[in-house]
Amino acid sequence: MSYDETFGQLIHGTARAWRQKLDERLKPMGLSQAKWRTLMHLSIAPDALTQAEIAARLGVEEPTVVALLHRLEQEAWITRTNSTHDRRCKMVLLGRRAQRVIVQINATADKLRHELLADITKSDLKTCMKVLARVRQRAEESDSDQATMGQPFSRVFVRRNGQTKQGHSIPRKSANSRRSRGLK
Amino acid sequence: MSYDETFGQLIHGTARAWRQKLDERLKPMGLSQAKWRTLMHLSIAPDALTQAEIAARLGVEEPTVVALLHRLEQEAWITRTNSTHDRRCKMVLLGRRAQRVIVQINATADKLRHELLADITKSDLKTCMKVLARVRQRAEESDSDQATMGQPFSRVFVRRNGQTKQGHSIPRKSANSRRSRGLK
DNA sequence: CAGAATTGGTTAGTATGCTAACCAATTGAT
DNA sequence: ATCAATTGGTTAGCATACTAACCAATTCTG
Repeated sequence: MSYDETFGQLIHGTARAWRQKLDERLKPMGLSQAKWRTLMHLSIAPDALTQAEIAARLGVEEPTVVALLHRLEQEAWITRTNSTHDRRCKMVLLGRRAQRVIVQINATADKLRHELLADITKSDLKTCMKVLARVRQRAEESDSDQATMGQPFSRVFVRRNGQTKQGHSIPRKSANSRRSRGLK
Repeated sequence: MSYDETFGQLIHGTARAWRQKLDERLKPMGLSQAKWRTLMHLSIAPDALTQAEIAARLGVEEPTVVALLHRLEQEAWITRTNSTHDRRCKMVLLGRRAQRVIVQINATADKLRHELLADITKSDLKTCMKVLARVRQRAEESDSDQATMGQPFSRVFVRRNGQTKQGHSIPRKSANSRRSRGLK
């Protein structure tokens, strides 16, 4: 009851409540938060994405994306085709079904966000986001990196150098995604 | 990020990063965040708890607790005994193993919290927690409660009539009461 | 008190996340 | 050019969460 809730518990509880609420709203459309986020990233991207790129943008591991895309493909939200340029890659594209409803879907998420943040002041919101971003950054640092304070390693950001001889944007290798493989 | 990250994404990312970090630290002790939280609530409580109470304190559903306690019991962290007063209930107690290390475990979580919040000012932290609590509260409200301004109840599928088009005699009672259980 | 409703707990099935281990293709170093 | 390392993707297995459906015990109601 009135034991004081830690920041960690509070973050988790809030995140879960948010997700639950969004899932509830998206359910009639046959979607969930994870699926919606994936479709949203695909709709934002100028080109088709590879699965590794999707994983980086969603901030999850590749095996998670495999399962997620599998479900999305089964439900005809997306299509996966082998890249002709790099036979390891699969290019992921929004299916027609998704293209038709993507706007509605985003509107639903936007509406929820506005509702949940309705009576939060701009200033408080800004402070809160600043804190969250800082905490996240801290939490994503590898413990052993404490020594290497000199090199800030940028998060998932894509530095868009661009071109490959092939058509598609070069997979940027997500800083953290392979971190697990090599180190740790 | 190039596209601007929404509050929802930020909360989720932060919560996930936090959980991952804690799990990483607790792993050598054979624990995870979910397990640690359960043990912590048990250690705080003056008496043994029932599974329903645990679910309420953790903020998760009962089936989740069933599985969680099952794993905790298998690993000898807790014991479950039938209550003599109410034969439906099972009282959950910390095992000796847990009692011995509970302090260490909490210390680990505390240390992580302090690390992650190290350079956040008291004031910012307070604001952030206030916002999170507010958002959580909003997200946990039932949609229909305030959307439908007129009648304070009458959720979707209430009886409305007696007949069901699918010849099955539906055991309406359990389904409905169950549902209303979840929606507070 | 008898029947209805509620409550504690379980099981089954699904979604979403993880790590570890692996294959196949590409890149890089020598 | 070749062999090692890296990278994209997959599978297997687990953890943690959910809902739906159910049983058994208790409580509420008429």
